[in-house]
Amino acid sequence: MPELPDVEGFRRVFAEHAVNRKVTGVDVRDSGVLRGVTGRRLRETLTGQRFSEPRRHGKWLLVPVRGRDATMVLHFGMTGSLHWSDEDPHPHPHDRVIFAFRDGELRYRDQRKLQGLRLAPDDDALAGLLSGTGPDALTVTRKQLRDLLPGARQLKPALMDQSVLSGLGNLLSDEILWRARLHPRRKPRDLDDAEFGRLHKELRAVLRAAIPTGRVPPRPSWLTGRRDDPSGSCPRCGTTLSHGRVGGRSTVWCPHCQPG
DNA sequence: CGTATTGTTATATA
DNA sequence: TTATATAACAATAC
Repeated sequence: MPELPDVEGFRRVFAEHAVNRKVTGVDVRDSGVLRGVTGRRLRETLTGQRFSEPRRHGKWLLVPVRGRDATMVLHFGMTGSLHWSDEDPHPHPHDRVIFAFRDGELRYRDQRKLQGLRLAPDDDALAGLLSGTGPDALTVTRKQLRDLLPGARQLKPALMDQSVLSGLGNLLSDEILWRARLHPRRKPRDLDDAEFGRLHKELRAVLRAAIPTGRVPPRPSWLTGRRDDPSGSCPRCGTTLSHGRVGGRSTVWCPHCQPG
């Protein structure tokens, strides 16, 4: 699930509850989510310290450790999430790492463990971790977008390529292309100015609309609200939606609004 | 048993 | 060399 709006939601959870408060303990319940860091080192780096304001780049959540050079780096894969609890003493079975504070705890939850939690010891290491990622999708300009998209490739896989643009996943990409009326297999180099304008405009509009809810909202007026129905129809024109695979991912589009 | 899954990466194939 | 496809990762759900 986690795409840019979801991670933005997790950033808010972190900022609201866990920033500037002393970490009283780190409970690694499943070390399978630790990437390049041991539970011991994570505990030693964090315990007794405080987190600074978290930042987000694409689907990465970056949380500096105050008073140290280190930054904790979280990625949520397909099934990760972040939860604050100040009442429920029972962790969820998929809570893999729990950060304890005096008045509650922050739980890194992830069913599938496809990604996980890293610790960049300094800013150089942090830059290295993010060196392969393109600009954040939320702030990319229209000109940047046009310059970045590799011309020969299919539009949807190009949008989802994190080294091109950081933050878009499968659902967001389909939603954006549907609203921009562009077929997912179009070649970026074939788009005219008006089409590029629509792509950029709808990219921003979908992100801005999705961020307050912290997810791609499955509203009936959105493509995302209809994609799970095999016989679902286009919210705009009523045509039966097409289902297929593009770039190896399940893809939904309207054959009328998004002609090939 | 089989199928599928919102992310990423390595490897294979054309 | 380039673009695309596939498998793998892990843990489910149908």
